[in-house]
Formats: sequence, C-alpha cells, structure tokens
Amino acid sequence: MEMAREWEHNTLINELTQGREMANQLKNHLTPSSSRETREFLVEKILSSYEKALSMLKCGGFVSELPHSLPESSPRSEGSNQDFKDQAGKDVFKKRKTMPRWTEQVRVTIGTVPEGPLDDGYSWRKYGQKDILGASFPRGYFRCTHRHAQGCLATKQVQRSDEDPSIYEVTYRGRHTCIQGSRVAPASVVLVDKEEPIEKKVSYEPEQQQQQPQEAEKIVSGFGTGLKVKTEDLDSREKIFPSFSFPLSDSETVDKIFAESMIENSLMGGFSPSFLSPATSESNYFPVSPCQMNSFGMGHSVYTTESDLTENISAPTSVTNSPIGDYSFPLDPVDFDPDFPFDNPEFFQ
DNA sequence: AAAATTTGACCTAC
DNA sequence: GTAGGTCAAATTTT
Repeated sequence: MEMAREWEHNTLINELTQGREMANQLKNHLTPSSSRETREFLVEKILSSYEKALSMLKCGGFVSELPHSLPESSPRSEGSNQDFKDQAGKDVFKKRKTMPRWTEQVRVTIGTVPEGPLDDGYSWRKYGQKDILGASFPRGYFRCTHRHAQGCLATKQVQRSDEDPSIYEVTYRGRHTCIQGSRVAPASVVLVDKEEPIEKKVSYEPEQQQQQPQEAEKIVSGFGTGLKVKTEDLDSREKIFPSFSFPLSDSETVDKIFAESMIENSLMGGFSPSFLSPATSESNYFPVSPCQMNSFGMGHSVYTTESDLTENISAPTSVTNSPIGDYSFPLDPVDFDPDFPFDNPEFFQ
C-alpha cells in the first residue's frame, strides 16, 4: 500500500511534469514555421495530462468523491456461492472486494464498427442484460469465456452512453487470469475522458427505450472533439478482424507527431525500464491498468476499485500508442483473496 | 451438437 | 419495495 501510494505519487508528478514539458514544447512551437497540427497535438496532450493527473488523484483516493462509486461488493460475490453459503449459513466470501474495478469510456471509431467496443481483445460471454434506471440503453453483463475452463473471473459491463451513443462505458471487474488462446488486437477505439456518469443519469426518467443490443450498434462515429488516437497493440498478429482496417499509416502519422513532440520522456516517469521490454510470453499478458497507463494521454479511465492500487489491473483495451503496449508484469502472485478457492473447480459455477 | 445469447426469475444491498 | 447483478432455462447461432 505504501508502495502503491508512492508509485502513484511518482506517476502523478510525472504526469504533471509531462504537462509542463509539453506546454514548453508548445511554447516553442508558437512560431509560424511550426505546423498547426503539432500545436494542436500538443494542446491535446497537455489537456490530457491534466485530465490524467486529476483522474489519478481520484483514483488514488486523494480525493474522496470518487465518481461512480457503486456498491462494491457484488451481490452474489461472483460465481455461485450458494455452495458456500449452506455451509456457513452466510456468505463465507462476503466480498469479492479485492476485485479491482475500473471504468473506461470507449468510443467507436471508424473502422471498428462491427464489433464495437466490445472487442477489446478478450473473449466475453454475455450472461445478462439489464435496463438501468435512468439510462436509455440496457447494460450488458459479460464474463470471460474461460470462466469455467480457466477459472477466469474477469467480467465487464457495457453501457451505451445516453448522450453520445457512440460512446460505451465499459466497466471491467477483475482481471483476466486466463490465457486467451488468440489475443486479438483491441479494437480501434478511443477512450474518452470520463465524467460523473451517475449524476447525469440520475435525474432522467426511466424511459424504456429498449434498444437492440450490440449487434445493432454499428455506429461509426465521426471523430469527436477530443480526437485521440490509439493504436492497436503491436503484439497482435493472430486474428485479424475484417472490419478492423487500421491503417498503419495512421499510427505512423501519429507516431510522427509524437516524435516531433517529445514523447520520449513521457514514457518513463518514475518507472523502471523493465517496462519497456515488450512482452513476448503469451502467458503473461498482463496489460497495465488504465490508471497506470500513463503517457500518451490517450484518454483514461476512472478507477473505481476500492482496493488499493497495489493491484495490477489488466486493461484489455490497451490504448497504447507505443511499442510498450504489453507490459509483462512479473506475474505478481499477490492480490487475490488468500482464501480464494482456486483449486475448487466447483466454485466457478 | 456445442457454444453463445436472450430473457425472466431470483438474490442481495439499500 | 427498488435497483443492480447474476442465474439458468429457452432459444438462437455456429
């Protein structure tokens, strides 16, 4: 916990430093000779840095008003626990509390249409859908396809945004412990800064505007304001989805701009270089947490886990723009309920 | 036939 | 009681 905090602190500093750095860059670019594109890019970066720094503050609990503070403990504590209930009469696993959780807002971008934001590289199995009070669109509940096979407890909820249907709010819970046979490149999405979703919705009337789920969501949104580009994770070469025509040229362009504007330093805040070594081993594909995912200001997510940041969350939707898309974490052995019955297959329903 | 989705019932927290 | 989350049977898709 201490460590995490310290780490966070460093990252925060880094983020702010980055912002300052970019502001300086921008200053230098305030010359006629400099391209407008570059300047705009820098502005974006700066704003993004601020956003992230703020977000980090929230994530880290420096700020109390966490956005989206939903009741953390899942009602049923993941997977059937009936079995355990009988024995103790009550919830033995009273909380899956250690389950990390974070939210991302994903916007469908050109070329990503078909799978929408759902294709984040992991295979999910829908297990429910619910109309949410105040939301015009139903919320979809997904769990990792390998729940049974590998006991992967990762789940996610997808909620299409009210105001901007091209935005999906994806809340991930739990990290993948499974080994996805064919990790797919995350769809080309844009993470959008998140704001207080709840406040916005709460006041609405529960209109039952049932909407056809995912399939129907073939929206190609134009690029919104915060034009932030992402790149697929370089590591993917397995499955290629048809619709996913992510022109290299695109990323190249971005990279170019990036180069032009000093991304370098943004990479390693207080981080160890080990980060830069691209992961190669399939087995430990452990994307980094959105919060941790600093640099590049590619949108960010709001972290709503109550557990400390010691957790290495996996952010399927890797939004990296660099070669460090995959961080191979030293497969931390920690952060799971010590008393979690992994060896008990029964646990997973 | 197996796998995935749909959908109403059920459960729990508030 | 209400709302959000999950289960599981029915149904659809592959």
